Amino acid sequence: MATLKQVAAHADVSVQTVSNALNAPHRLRSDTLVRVQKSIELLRYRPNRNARSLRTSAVELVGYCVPSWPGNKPHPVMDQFLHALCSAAETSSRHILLFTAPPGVKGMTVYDDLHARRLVDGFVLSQTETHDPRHEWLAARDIPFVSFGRVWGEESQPGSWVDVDGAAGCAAAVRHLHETGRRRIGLLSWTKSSGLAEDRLSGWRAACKELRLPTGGLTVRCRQDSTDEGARGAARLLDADQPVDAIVAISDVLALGAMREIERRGLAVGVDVAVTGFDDSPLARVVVPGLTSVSQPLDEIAAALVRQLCDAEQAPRELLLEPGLVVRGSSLVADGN
Amino acid sequence: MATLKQVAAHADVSVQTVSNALNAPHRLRSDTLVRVQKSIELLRYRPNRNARSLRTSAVELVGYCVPSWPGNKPHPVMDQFLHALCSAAETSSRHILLFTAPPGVKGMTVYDDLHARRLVDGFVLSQTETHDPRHEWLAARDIPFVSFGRVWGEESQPGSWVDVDGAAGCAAAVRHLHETGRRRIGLLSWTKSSGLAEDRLSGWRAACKELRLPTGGLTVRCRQDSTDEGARGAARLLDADQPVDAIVAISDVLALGAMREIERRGLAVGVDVAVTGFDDSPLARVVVPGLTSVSQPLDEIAAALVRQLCDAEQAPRELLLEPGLVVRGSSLVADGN
DNA sequence: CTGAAAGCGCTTACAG
DNA sequence: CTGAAAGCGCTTACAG
Repeated sequence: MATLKQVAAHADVSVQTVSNALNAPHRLRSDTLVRVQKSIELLRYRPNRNARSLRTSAVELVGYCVPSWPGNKPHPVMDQFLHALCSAAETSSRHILLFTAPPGVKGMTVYDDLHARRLVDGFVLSQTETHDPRHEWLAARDIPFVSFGRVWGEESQPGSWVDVDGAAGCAAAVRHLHETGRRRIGLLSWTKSSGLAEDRLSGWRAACKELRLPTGGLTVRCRQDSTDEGARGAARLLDADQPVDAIVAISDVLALGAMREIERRGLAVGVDVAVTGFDDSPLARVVVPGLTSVSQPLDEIAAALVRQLCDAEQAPRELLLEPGLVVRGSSLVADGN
Repeated sequence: MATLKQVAAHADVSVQTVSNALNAPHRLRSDTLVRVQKSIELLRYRPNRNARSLRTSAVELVGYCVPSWPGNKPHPVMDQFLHALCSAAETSSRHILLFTAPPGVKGMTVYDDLHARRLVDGFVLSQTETHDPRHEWLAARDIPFVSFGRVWGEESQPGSWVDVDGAAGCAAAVRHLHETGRRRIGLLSWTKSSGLAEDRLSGWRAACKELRLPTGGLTVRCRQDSTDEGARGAARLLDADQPVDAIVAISDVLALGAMREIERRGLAVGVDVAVTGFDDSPLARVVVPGLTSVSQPLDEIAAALVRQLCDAEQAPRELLLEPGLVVRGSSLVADGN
């Protein structure tokens, strides 16, 4: 493996001129530059990143804790986000370093260690939870980080974040359902009061009010994010005195449960009762009929996060992105119009 | 951030004694060791990994190319594998560095660059394809790597590999179906002759022969790995003069298509016709009835790969692991027995 | 525009 | 058992 010294000897210049040829080419006379570049090419020289990092104390590596859901449940859009994050990092000549850590404050020693030993320059946080303690912990220690998702605290959140406007997403779902003829739209949410759930619920409520649709008694809170719970919740909405003709679920998994319950009753999803989900996970594409779902702009999110982390001055400290709505068979036009 | 020098000064020893306290504690007199450890603790010292790597020329980072399927299709078990790989690496005090690369030989400059610049010590390859060119390319350049999956060449494969016995997996599925009363078991495979597909098919055929079950005309080759193709393939198996009473699919996606087609015909999956898949992806758990599926021991695979890469001498160069079979509602006992 | 010097923070033989 | 020296391969001021 060629070193700077060898290239310098070959091109008959000093090592530092070779270094300049790489990092500040404008400083060289053009003929020198060409000569050095030829030597670099010939010797297939590639700068040793460790030496560089030791000198500059920047490793150009971003730590990312690989999500692990309780009960081994997969993150709905993990691979898509990871791919987006990886690509975004590479456009800033960074790479992603993966690690595992226990949830909550307990895991912070891992973050600290990774940073202190200079394995990473900073972190991208995801799976942000309501009152997530990681943000404050990192900010207090001046460890660089950015967050996908908000902590939903009362005060302003430490550090930069990017998030998707969940309220807008659910509002879009409601508007779409209204346009396709639905008039009684239930909401399937989670029980534990999470900022995420409340955000999405608020969008549903606001859109219903705006369209003069009913909201009273149309909210069901599921105990967990499972198809069984989704089915149970849907059953309650369908058993009401005035049954719903559409269900907005705040996750794809709840939506799938709702679809199952609708079918179990001999009703047709998308015809008798429409359903929408959230996340546009792989599941949404694979079921029949396909599940209409709010989709997060993951590429945009990843790019914004990397920008916040790497060009902190240039990027907005807080960024709320509009989600899209992917319409599939689960929300056809009502009454065959 | 404390350095070795500062710790040395604090403990009143030389830097190299501190280094030894960390890397070869047995060389120190116990009272010196204790004193040094106290200083380390007090100054919250953590060795700078870049300096260490520069000196030892080992970065303890393993490169892994994040899978990207054509058409943005998610890898069925990507998050599970990645989590397993990350954990396995950490038990050997390594970490995973993620990167993207074009498929085939075209992407090899990325691998080469990553290795030459010493961002990684070596690679874990997955998504191994039939006649995958990467293995030979890396071996020819003495770049360390291990492979999840075989290249299915005629000659012995360059480098170490770990794989799952697909034939055994499909054979297990056949045996399970036979035990639950199925007697005419079709196979849903892929069209393009891939080693993977042929391997799984061979297991199905062998088990059928062993159990004196028919195999003639019971193989359908789908053009791609999609539910639509799976449904079409299943239709052919169900339309035959002697229809099948069970379908072994070599992927979960094909199996899902088969389930859909069976239901479309008013038949009950798991009762009238049983179905099994391959991979035990998240999809298998979420559909109704649940999909019986061959499951790969991802933790074991990941651990074996890391062992091969990091303790090449200790680990077997080639390792074929037995998959499991997760039985769910799609393969209930036939005829309500 | 180019080069000699110092130094980033470690580890590795080697003396003592 | 402990320490003085050299060096891993770069970059960063600073002279010339």
